[in-house]
Amino acid sequence: MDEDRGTGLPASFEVAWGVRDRPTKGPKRGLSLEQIVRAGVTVAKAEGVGALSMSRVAKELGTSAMALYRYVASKDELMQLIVDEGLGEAGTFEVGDGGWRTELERWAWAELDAYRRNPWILQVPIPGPPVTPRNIAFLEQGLRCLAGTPLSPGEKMSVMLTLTSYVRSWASVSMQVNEAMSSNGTLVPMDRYGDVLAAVTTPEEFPALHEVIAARVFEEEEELPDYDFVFGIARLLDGFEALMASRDV
Amino acid sequence: MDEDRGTGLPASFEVAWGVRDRPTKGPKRGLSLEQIVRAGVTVAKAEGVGALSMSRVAKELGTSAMALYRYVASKDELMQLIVDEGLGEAGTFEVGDGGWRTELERWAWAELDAYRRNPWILQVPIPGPPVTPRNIAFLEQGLRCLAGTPLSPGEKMSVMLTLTSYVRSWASVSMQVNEAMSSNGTLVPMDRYGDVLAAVTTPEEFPALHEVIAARVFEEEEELPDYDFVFGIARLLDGFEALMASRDV
DNA sequence: CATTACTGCTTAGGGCGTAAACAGTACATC
DNA sequence: GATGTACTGTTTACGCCCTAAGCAGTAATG
Repeated sequence: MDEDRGTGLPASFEVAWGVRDRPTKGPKRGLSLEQIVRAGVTVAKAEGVGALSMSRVAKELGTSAMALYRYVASKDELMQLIVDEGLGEAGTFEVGDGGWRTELERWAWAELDAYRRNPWILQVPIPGPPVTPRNIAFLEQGLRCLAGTPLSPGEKMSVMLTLTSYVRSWASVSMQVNEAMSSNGTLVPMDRYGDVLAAVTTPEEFPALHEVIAARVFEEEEELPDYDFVFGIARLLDGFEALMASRDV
Repeated sequence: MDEDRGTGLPASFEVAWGVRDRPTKGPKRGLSLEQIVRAGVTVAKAEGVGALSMSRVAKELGTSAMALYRYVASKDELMQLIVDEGLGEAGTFEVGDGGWRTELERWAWAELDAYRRNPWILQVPIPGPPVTPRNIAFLEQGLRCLAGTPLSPGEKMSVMLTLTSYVRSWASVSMQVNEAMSSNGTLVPMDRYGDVLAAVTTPEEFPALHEVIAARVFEEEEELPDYDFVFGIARLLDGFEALMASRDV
């Protein structure tokens, strides 16, 4: 279960990538990494990421918690794999031939869609640069959107970085707002948010805030409109476009 | 330690806001909420957010873990207050009179600066809309940047949302990259990242990715340049500007 | 058949958050 | 000043968590 010199990745990740042949000796395995990971996704979907524990996942499979450690070196490893599986669940994105701009926008939408289907993903902290299969496959697709453009490889990566992190953070914010509106699990339900802020601040010290409160912005019953998302994406794409224009005069 | 009908917030938050008078009865308190929160920040800075536990914070203050529960209802509450304190540490941002665009850019920089000084903040999950003092004070400053603009209150909030989430996500990404480059704590150090990806994918299936790998993009020794940050911010500001233009024809 | 590598399991240890019960303290009231 | 009362910090205890260690069973290898 430790690192394999070959790739530098944990063994479980190699299995997930399909690189690594099962040892031939001992008894047949009662489980598979994929089963375990999928069980984890099931638990996360049903009970939230907070309920994800080794014992909980094991219970889902009818085995003991320690059995999982024959497939995964630590809980953190398993978590990463679970997130990767959840991300991939949204269906595989395939680049079309609509030009980089429309394709890249589709790509951003695909990521948002994945978060919408599995919002719990957003609660799992990212430990570092992506190394899991679905994640990298998605990156590949994004890079392909930029194939015909005059950007340097480094610039392409910057574009990917900027775009995914925008999507992720927007998804995260909109998820929180939605939760606050359904008022389960949040400290302050959305329809009371304005009152709370008003109770704790003064119009003298917080004039700009009170202006917003007075306009009852927080009492609207709508979710964050997709328009805001598209708007931000479009602005970023504008920026990329300008960058390209400066490259291939 | 429960909710006070007055504000709808937990008692500890009310104390943090300065709204709530100490009960006059019992023995003098040996601690203060501020002390506790600051001790938490100290621990987080020194040993990371993972080391933050009730006992650890208590030890820092020379008391028992349970003593903290006289000031805070749960660990989650304390965490939020610790994050708020860490955010405020960056120094208070004050709006100047440089026009909304330059002021808003300064505002974004101030947030980034706060994350740079206390990167651990980025690892604490956000439980919902902000309700803590420094956070709201910072929001107030941001709203003031937009004071003279023709945006509606709702639009102003959207701008705030878009901008902060961009800053946060960019900070988060750049922090991860930096960590991966110093290669402590990360699964895959940055200078091996390209090799790892190459070992686990094929150029046939991942052509676009291999192009980036071949360009040795991941082996550069530089951190993400501030230029990329400014660039993204500028694009978003462009977008806001266009929105304003459409409002006050 | 004996060896060997691998399986899943049970047990146990240390850490966590926090509920409950307790002895001591300082103000409010008499 | 005595008493009651509300509040203090502490100790103890429970349940949950991750996971190291040791164990009996299994299937391929020699």
